Amino acid sequence: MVIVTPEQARSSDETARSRATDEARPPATVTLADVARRAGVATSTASLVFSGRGPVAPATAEKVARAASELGYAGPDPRAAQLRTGRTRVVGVSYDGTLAGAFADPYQVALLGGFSELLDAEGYGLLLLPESQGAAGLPLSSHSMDAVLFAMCGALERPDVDALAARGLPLLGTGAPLDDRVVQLTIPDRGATAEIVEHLRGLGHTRIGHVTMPLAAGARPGLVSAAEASGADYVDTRDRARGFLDGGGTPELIAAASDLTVDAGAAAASLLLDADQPPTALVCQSDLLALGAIKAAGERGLAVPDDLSVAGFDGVETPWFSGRLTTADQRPAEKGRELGRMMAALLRGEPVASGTFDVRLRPGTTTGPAASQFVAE
Amino acid sequence: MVIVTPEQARSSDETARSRATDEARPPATVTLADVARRAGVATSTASLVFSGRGPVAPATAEKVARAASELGYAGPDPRAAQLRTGRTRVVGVSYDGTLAGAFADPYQVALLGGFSELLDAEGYGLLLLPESQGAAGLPLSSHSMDAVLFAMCGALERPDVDALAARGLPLLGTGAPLDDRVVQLTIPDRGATAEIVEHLRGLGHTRIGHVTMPLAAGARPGLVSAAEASGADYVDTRDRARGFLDGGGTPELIAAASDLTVDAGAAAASLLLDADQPPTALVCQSDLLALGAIKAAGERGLAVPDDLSVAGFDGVETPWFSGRLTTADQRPAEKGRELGRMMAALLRGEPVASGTFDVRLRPGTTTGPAASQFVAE
DNA sequence: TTGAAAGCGGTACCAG
DNA sequence: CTGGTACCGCTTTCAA
Repeated sequence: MVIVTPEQARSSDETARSRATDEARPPATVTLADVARRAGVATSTASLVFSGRGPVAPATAEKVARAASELGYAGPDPRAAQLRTGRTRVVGVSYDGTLAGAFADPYQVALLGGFSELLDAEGYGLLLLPESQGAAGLPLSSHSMDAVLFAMCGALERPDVDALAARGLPLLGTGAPLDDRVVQLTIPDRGATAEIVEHLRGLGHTRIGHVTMPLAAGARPGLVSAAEASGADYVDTRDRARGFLDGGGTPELIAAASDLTVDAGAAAASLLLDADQPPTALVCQSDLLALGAIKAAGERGLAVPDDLSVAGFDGVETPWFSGRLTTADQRPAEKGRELGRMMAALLRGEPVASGTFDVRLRPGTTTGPAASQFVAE
Repeated sequence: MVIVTPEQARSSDETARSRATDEARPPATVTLADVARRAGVATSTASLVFSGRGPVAPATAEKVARAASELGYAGPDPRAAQLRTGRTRVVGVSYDGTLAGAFADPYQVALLGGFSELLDAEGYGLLLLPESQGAAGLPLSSHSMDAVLFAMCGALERPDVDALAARGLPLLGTGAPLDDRVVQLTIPDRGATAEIVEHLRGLGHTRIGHVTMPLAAGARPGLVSAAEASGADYVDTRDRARGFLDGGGTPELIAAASDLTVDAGAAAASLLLDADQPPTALVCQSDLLALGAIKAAGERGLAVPDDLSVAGFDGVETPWFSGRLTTADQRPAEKGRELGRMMAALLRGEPVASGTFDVRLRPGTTTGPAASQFVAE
């Protein structure tokens, strides 16, 4: 078992260095100036060598490179470069809640994957900023970054927006926080949900229940009224609930999940399935919640879609699920890429318009004709 | 549809500012010096007000706060603070491959969740650094951070380690890259896998197959020899393969998956199940791969565990799966937290020893007696 | 093609 | 408790 302390790491490093150099006391930390001195050139010239920007004679470049490797120079210190240039090559990604919570949802993972794909290509790193960061006392704006994406659809307001905007950082969101300074890529949550309900009504369903995402940070899960659901803090929860009502869902059959997981979906769906007059169809605000509903149905001996139709929202990959979930497909990876494109433009200083992203109703094998109408035998 | 450009955002901001200030030409970007000047105090004093470090008279603090809000000051610029203090409050998390690939595995997600939990509490943000970063031309070390976690178990070497170490950054890994300067938290991959095989042999299995994780970046998936598997580039793949052989697995029945997904597991398992003399048990190097194997078995009409026993590795939550997977549980969230604790100590400059993390064989409902021995009827 | 010098915006000494 | 002042390490004009 090896013990390594930063001190040891540094000192062993210095040993290696002093073997290569002939100076008596090499500086604790090698700077570009040290390299330039050793190479016999000006700091500015050495800088050009590393950035590859200006014209430098091959021989000079060679001298600098040799000096650098002799001194064990790690390259220009990014902190100094950032201060000087103002650019950090970092994009912040802000979440409501914890990372574990956010990434439990394949939708978020796919979205971030698509986003990252594009920003990687431009050499940006993603700085994850869970809500707890704020709780730790540090405002978001105390991290250095070139822009921020508000990723986990969520709260309408965020106190950090002021400070971030004051810094002149481009801000991008997917519906929240609601603020003029945040460029948005939204989806028609309301219309798409209404469309799902209509699809089910077209199949003959009349008692249609709704499983919502959490209504607000720390909100109590369980049965909720139509008014509570359509007044949710979280924009997407709210809009989908409104769409559910628009489409003709049953207002008495709404249950909120505690979080975006299969188990939470099963728990919320259970409340509806165990009602006196249970629904014959369930519209869930996310695919994971829908899979939970299907699980809950299974536990009650209900066949999907014969006894119960279930629809989701998002269009995530669920390779373990043998059916094809009826869902409102928002192609999360592609949406992430689109956000990446918008962000890249913003980073280049180009004007970017808020816009909407398409969602497509994708009928699968989990919705079918209402059972009570046609007795299958 | 609202158009917002960074320029507009800034100018509207300045409008707001000039409404509050009486100076004719406020500086384009407000600095601490501006605030101090307006408050009639020294910059150093203003600095103390924001950092809350030194003793400042309440009246003075009040003056500074007012000046700041009048000028629309966003708080000390993190870039400057970083250069001066040398601390960035950012921990890099390096992955082999893409983020989408890494986060497709619930094991990685849970691990990162646990890690983040601890570092959040200390006010650190996580900077995700997919491998593609390197491809974009920027070395890892061109980002400013206080330490780096090598998260996705992977390649034995990484060119970036030299530069990162030269910067004196604490480095933490879960087995890779293999380097004295990286503190490691490893698990007994080899022993744990051997234990699983022995468990199966105890159940009467004699033809035991193995589904491995990818052998190397860009390695060809499919049937592989025992030599290839036990010489894999990726340390964990390699060690688990060795354990498989140690425990008495069948050397001819090894297939490598193309990535860490259910579908890849199903594909690799299919190759083994379709062999002339198929295995009666499958030891998979990850839980996701195991679920894929179970899927492949189902497609062939094989019942688990009656016709085929399947074991996984990791111990992830799979709420959608109705059984309980037999697995080597490495409690990913807790492992992440332990890594967080080690990292926190490293960041405090404390010495941290490399160590091992426990893995427990957790028998579930997916392994049972070998079918050929006891004909159940 | 190279060198000199002026900051980027704070922080942390140290003197008063 | 407050002010003055050296830096942190690099990038970028501007001249030579």
